Amino acid sequence: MIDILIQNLANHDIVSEDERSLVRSLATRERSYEIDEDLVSENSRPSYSTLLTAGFAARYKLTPDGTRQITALHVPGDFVDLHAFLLKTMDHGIIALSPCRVMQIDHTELETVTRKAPHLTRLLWLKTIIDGAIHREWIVAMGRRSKRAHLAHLLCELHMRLQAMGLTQDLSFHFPLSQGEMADVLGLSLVHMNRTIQNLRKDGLISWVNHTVTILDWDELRDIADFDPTYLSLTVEPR
Amino acid sequence: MIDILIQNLANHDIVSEDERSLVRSLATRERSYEIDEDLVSENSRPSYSTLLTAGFAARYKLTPDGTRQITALHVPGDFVDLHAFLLKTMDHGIIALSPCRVMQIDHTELETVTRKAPHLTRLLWLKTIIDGAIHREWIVAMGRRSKRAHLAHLLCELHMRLQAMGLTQDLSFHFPLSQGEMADVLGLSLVHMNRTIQNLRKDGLISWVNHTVTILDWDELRDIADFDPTYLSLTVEPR
DNA sequence: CGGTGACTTGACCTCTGTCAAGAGAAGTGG
DNA sequence: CCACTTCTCTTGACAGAGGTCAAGTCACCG
Repeated sequence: MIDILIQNLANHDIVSEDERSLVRSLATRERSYEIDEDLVSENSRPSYSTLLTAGFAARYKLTPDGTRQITALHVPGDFVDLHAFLLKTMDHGIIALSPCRVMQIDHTELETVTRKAPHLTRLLWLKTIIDGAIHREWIVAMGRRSKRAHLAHLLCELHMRLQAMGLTQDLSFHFPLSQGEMADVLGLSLVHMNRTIQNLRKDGLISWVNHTVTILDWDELRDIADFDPTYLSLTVEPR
Repeated sequence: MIDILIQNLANHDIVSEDERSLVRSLATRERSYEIDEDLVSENSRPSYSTLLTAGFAARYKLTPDGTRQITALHVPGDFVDLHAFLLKTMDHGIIALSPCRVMQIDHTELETVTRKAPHLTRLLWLKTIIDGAIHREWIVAMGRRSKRAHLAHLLCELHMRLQAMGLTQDLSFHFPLSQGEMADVLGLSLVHMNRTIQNLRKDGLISWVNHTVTILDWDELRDIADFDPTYLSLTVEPR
């Protein structure tokens, strides 16, 4: 099951046999979470990090007036709070957007990796850096793109990330978020979220029914989104 | 001069004498940049990372319609493109917002650090993770805060980051950005940026003249911003 | 079969962008 | 030292994007 982490890392660089053995030798605990349950709570100081093996999760913050902003979406294979290994205190919560399976890995185990396996350490470091790159892309989308383009961009990104983990069927993928949850991702109201989705639908660019998204015209959607996948670093090269 | 990096890391954990020596032994090149010059260009593959020792710099992306979004602001002591060490290809540019002094450190030197000094490596890793935490806070501000609160939040953040590097005088700090550049940070138009600044001014919360920002009422500004500095990880603890 | 949650749609209003123009400060060259 | 340019800040008028409120539809479920 932890092979999903190896699969994920192998999208960015060659992972040696020794490194694979080391990953497989890490002590882990398996757990399941119900929908809407917190995998990690804000202000907590977890002693382990959580690898998502099945389901969708989100990092989020609540504002004093009760609104929510989702700052990151996570798909299977993602280390949802690897950053807590060094941050120590969680500055946000992580919630299950669908039923989730996870593996928890103690920080002491990760500390051992940093002492014994510099290259593997760099690959884990890289994953947190890619999280940052995705954050930057979201900032650009929120600040300078139309809502239509922002949504298009997000769907392109999700398709590529899920494809890298073998979770797409051609241009379709399972996507459990409600429109209200999507509104918390894009930072807009539920009503306008609905209208933005319909805007892409009416042009025949996407279909979105039954928690399944299908991109009907990839080239056009990519152009609307101004989507360039460089920031996902989905190339195998020495790191 | 590289002691500015040690000073920065020491804000988060104890840096041992051995680690200080190792940092001081790194081979570096010094350089200066004029205002508006790129420290690093988008799509380049730098073989070194850049430590900012004096001046202000910004990470930015351009959109096809010619607008710009600034995704991060950097102050002296920041490693502006440490992430390029593992990302390899820059997914954005970095520009000097004032005359800048930098030190360039080859990636091969950083690679040596990851092999020889696991704890120092974790501290560098932490700096990239804090960058990510700041990104998330900006996403929340863009998505769910009023522009007034967003600006208040940014000023609180800048004051704390500059204070940690000893670059504030009480509640004042030098800040070279024009209102047009600030608009590219907050993701709004120049005209509305101006009105938002005046909004905070008229309530006697800030003064902003001559490239100097003064926070006139910290408590009130913090409340408006809903500012909680946890995400900056400015606590000294084992990492 | 009523209840619940998610999705839709319309009406209206506010926030923010765009366009246009003027004021003030700073630097340049004759 | 003065005219001139340039850059930044400021203000007003108007338009458009997006929020809020309200109500209705539809599927699913106990």
